[in-house]
Amino acid sequence: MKRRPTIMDVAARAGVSKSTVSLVLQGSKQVRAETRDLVRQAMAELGYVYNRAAATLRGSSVGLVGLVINDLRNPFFTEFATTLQMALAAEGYATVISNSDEDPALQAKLVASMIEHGVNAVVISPAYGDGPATFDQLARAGIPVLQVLRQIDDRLDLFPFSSFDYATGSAEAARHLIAQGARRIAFVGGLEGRAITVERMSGYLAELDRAGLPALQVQGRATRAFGIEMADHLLADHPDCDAAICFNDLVAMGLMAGFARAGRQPGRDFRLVGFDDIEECAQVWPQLSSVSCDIADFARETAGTLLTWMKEGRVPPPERRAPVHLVARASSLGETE
Amino acid sequence: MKRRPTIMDVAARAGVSKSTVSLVLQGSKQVRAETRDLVRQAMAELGYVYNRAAATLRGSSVGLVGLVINDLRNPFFTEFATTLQMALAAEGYATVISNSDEDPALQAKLVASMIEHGVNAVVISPAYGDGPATFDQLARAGIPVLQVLRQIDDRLDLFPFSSFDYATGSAEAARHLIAQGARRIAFVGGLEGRAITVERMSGYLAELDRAGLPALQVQGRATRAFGIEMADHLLADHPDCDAAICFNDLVAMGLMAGFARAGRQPGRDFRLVGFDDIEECAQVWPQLSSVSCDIADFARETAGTLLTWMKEGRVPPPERRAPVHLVARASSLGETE
DNA sequence: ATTTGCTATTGGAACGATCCAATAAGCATG
DNA sequence: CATGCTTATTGGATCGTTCCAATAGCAAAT
Repeated sequence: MKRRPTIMDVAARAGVSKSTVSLVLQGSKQVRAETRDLVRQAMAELGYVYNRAAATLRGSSVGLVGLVINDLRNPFFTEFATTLQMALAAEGYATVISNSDEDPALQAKLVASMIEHGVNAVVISPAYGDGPATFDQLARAGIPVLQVLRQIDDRLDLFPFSSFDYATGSAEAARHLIAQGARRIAFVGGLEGRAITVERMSGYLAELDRAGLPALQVQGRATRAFGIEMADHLLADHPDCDAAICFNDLVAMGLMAGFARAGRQPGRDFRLVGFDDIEECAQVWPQLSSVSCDIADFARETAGTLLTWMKEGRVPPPERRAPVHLVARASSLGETE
Repeated sequence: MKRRPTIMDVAARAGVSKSTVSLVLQGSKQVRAETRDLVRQAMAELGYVYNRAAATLRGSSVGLVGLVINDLRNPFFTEFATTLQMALAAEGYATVISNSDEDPALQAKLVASMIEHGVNAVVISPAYGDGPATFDQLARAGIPVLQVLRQIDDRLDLFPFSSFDYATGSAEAARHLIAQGARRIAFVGGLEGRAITVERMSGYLAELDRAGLPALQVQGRATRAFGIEMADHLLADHPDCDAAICFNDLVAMGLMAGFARAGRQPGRDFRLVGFDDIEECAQVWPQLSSVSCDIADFARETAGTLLTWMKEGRVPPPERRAPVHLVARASSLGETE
């Protein structure tokens, strides 16, 4: 059980100096090809592994990006996280994925740990009710920070925000439902007072207003369980309700399950549109209509933005909105087959 | 834009030596309380952040655990990852979650990157068809490595394996279906020849054999999409098939959607049992019966095992099987309400 | 033959913590 | 008042890289 070999050991074995080994490590084309191969071979023979801690200490980049997600169990975020990780890996950056589980205190700890580890940048979809702890730390760290999918901190110059154009999406959904003949359309889910709820609802409210239809809002957590509960609530208290736009697909799936239990089938008896268009939408029956946010594409763009910021120092614009579009499927169309 | 303060700066400000600051950092109770507070205050005033790279270089632990998951999009694994991360965070370890996406080459890269970053241990649910690259690296690194949920490498002394007692679970499921009156029971999903497929199928095969019933296996990927396909296949080619055990819940959900599309309802016309018991099982309609693998509990146990290995050097037994149990719900019971 | 201009290589000084051995301070004891 | 003992504090060496300035080797130009 001996210690790991260092560049000194490699240098000794290859019969060169440690500086040369270092140059080989960073792929400098200043070293002669045969010297390079000699060094490479020595490394292989010794089973050399690069010590990033030492390199970092001396001042070079860690090659680490921190990703903090408020709810990694939500497939929408999982997709975002995994896609971002792959896009960054392709450029040689490792991504530390972590889940704050909607807990601001845990989130602050995670961020502190990331900063200690010297991450080069952070991408964060923040938990609510944060207080400034998390973002103040990030500001002090002086590294690129991208705020995605949720805007919690207002300092958009420090923490540029990017998300989807939800308002337009919900307007499109509302117009679609009206065109399908729905007259009493509910908006289900999304916690009250939160920016994203307001956004996702605003297009719906505007379109209903324009069509002279009454709005019906039921706010709450963005989970399947809430959707199931609300199905009972709508059936009991709003029997005339003939359509719904849900805050996200999970709520919509819950609503669908709740309706099915009562023998009502979306598409036939009721028109339903979700939000996010997760993969599952096309894999349930009836298939769920949804406002599609191409999250994989969004993740790749986020990676690109971050890379140019890190490498070229080009700060992205303070706010960006990716377009969304409605994918109409059986759950909101007249026919179920 | 000045550089981060170091312990030297803190020491100067507090009027002590850097050694004292270092002692305060590691919470040594050897320093006088007032000195400690003085140092703490200086840190706060300067906005000092601990430089882990420097500490690591000198030889102390990085406080990092690497987690490599073959398919992080699968909610079963997501739950495992997030729970493990929280359990380790409670003990002061940061967890690097990463997704190999079932790609052995990417997996080897991720592991290499983790080792470079000096992780103290690795937990891995390996991709298939690995070749030895990944595990050879891990063996050389000489750190604790736990192989979970999938056994790919045979060196169980180096990479202790822990998983669930799937065989018993599928036997229980098969007995349950037989007791419910099913006579033509299929096993759907799971890629051919893989250890986990063999295991999850073995209990089913044994019970059917014991009951003198014919087996019917349809192997394939463990996805919703495959489940949907197989619904059509079963309906067309095996109309007498009256029940199924699925390789996992995703396949079962797909099967359910496929059956629903054809107007057949699990519970009423068909008996269905999934595997894993993900949260969603209780949130679809009809609710899905499933062999419950308490993955959160498993994750916490894994964290515990790993911590004692890292801190006390106690190597866990080469193989461990966590118990599973059938949760019977509407999809496999006579009544759907 | 000397100078110039390259390219390829090298020693040494950082980087910011930890940890050991040494020292200083305080205090009771003989 | 010297001695030992404990407790609190400190300087210096060290970890494995990177990077700078210096140097060696060598061909072309003067």
